[in-house]
Amino acid sequence: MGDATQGLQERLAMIIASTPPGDRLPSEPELARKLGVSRASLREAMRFFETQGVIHRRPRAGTYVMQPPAVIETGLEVLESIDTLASRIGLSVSMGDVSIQKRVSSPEEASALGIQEGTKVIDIRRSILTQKKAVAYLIDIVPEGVISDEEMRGFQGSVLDLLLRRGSPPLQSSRCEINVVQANRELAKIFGIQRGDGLLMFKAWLYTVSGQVIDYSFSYFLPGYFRFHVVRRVGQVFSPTPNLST
Amino acid sequence: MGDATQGLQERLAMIIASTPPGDRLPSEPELARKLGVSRASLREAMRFFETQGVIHRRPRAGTYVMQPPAVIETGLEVLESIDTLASRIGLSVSMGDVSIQKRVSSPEEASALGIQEGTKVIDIRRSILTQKKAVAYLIDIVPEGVISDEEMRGFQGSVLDLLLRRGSPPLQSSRCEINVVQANRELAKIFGIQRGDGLLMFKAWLYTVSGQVIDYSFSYFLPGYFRFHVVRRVGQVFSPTPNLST
DNA sequence: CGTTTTTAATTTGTCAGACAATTGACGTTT
DNA sequence: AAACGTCAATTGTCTGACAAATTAAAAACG
Repeated sequence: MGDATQGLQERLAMIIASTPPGDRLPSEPELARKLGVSRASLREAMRFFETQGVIHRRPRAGTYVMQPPAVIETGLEVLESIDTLASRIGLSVSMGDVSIQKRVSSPEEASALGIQEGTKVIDIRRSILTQKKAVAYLIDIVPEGVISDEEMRGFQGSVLDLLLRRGSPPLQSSRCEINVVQANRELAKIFGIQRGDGLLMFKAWLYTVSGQVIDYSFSYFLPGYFRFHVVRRVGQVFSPTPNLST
Repeated sequence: MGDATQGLQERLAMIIASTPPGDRLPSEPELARKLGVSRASLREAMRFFETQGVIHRRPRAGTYVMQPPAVIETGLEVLESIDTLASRIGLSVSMGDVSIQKRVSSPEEASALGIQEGTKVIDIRRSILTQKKAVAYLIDIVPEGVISDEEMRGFQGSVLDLLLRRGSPPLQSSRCEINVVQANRELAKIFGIQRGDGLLMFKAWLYTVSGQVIDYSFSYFLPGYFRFHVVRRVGQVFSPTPNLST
């Protein structure tokens, strides 16, 4: 994307975020004037958010901010922290040792986060315990600067919850890849299992509304303790229902 | 989206699909001329595909078609058969041995399908091969009568595709549970792996629009060959400005 | 002839201005 | 009060243009 595009998307994201869901955005000429760009460039940026389902454009009527889903579904469709999930499915959990360190990013991490290789990142690792037994192990990689030193010191729960509570930058969605990995020595020790035993792994990219990855995470789950499910619709995805609040 | 936009995106998608990955697309003026639209409209459509990660635009160098991942990748939001998925991404898979038998249902199956215990069910098992190596093993349990003997004889692909093609009863959605299991002797033999090795497992209930479970299935996947992902939406209203009206 | 430098064409990013078609609010009429 | 016509507003689309950097061709040089 272009140089100015990044900034434009970010500023447009803020305007969208500060518009109550269901409300109409200012007209395109007005927005373009306010953002200091041409209407063509603005429309391209808006197409980005339209593709993501954040806004809905109705010809000759205006552009509306989409209403986020009203009901909280159980399952993977809605992003929630493991802590929230665990307590909801009746697991009384506690947090094991937390490891927080600032270090330079690996090439893979830099690529995932869309940052320069070698830029510093914050590496947060923690385990989730139930009855003194680890059932989940979570690794969060966030670019330096996203979380301040003060926030890091007072860190108690999940990175996601911290970002949600803080409210900025506004979060959009998480792309979560599902996989199975064999426990290496480190993971086997953490979970108290044999090396090579299967673990459920989620690799996730957390996106802000401006399309930037703000958190790159690995979550390992001991089989049997969590039950993730997803509702898969039959048919095509295209043409999402407007779902506008009047 | 506009009237012509849908058609434009479709035609542009065909051009992108027919361009070898890694190759450069024709320049924007040329594409616009070929598609009979203005450059501005073309660029909006291209932004759509850029958002989806299908193409990559490099300023002053050209627009390139992204290399699709080598592994089978699909979002879980939409239900489709492994066969359809494979053909859609151009992967050559074949079907291994198919086992179809009619037998009485187990208590668990009867409960899942909402039928009387002991009612007969059809048990369909098959493996998916790529280069003579099993990468998936699928078990479908459907109530007797859902699939006729004739349909069973001519069975070639997936149960889901059969039901979709038939059109009746109309299908609604599938609830899919994600888990990790250790390969037992049977699965280890099928996949050519060690007993105890981890396998990704989907346990799914396929619902008709009338809410009845028409298919209860177990799908086992060899790690590394499939990449399932799901987009998780942030479940929190992101409106920093409280909506004081209403 | 091979290598390096210069030049020109190419390509995306962006802008300004314009027109069409339809909507939705407003005023008017019945 | 309800139905109707009017008109400003809004998105969709088009044309034409320029800037900046890349890329390939051409030219210069040894």
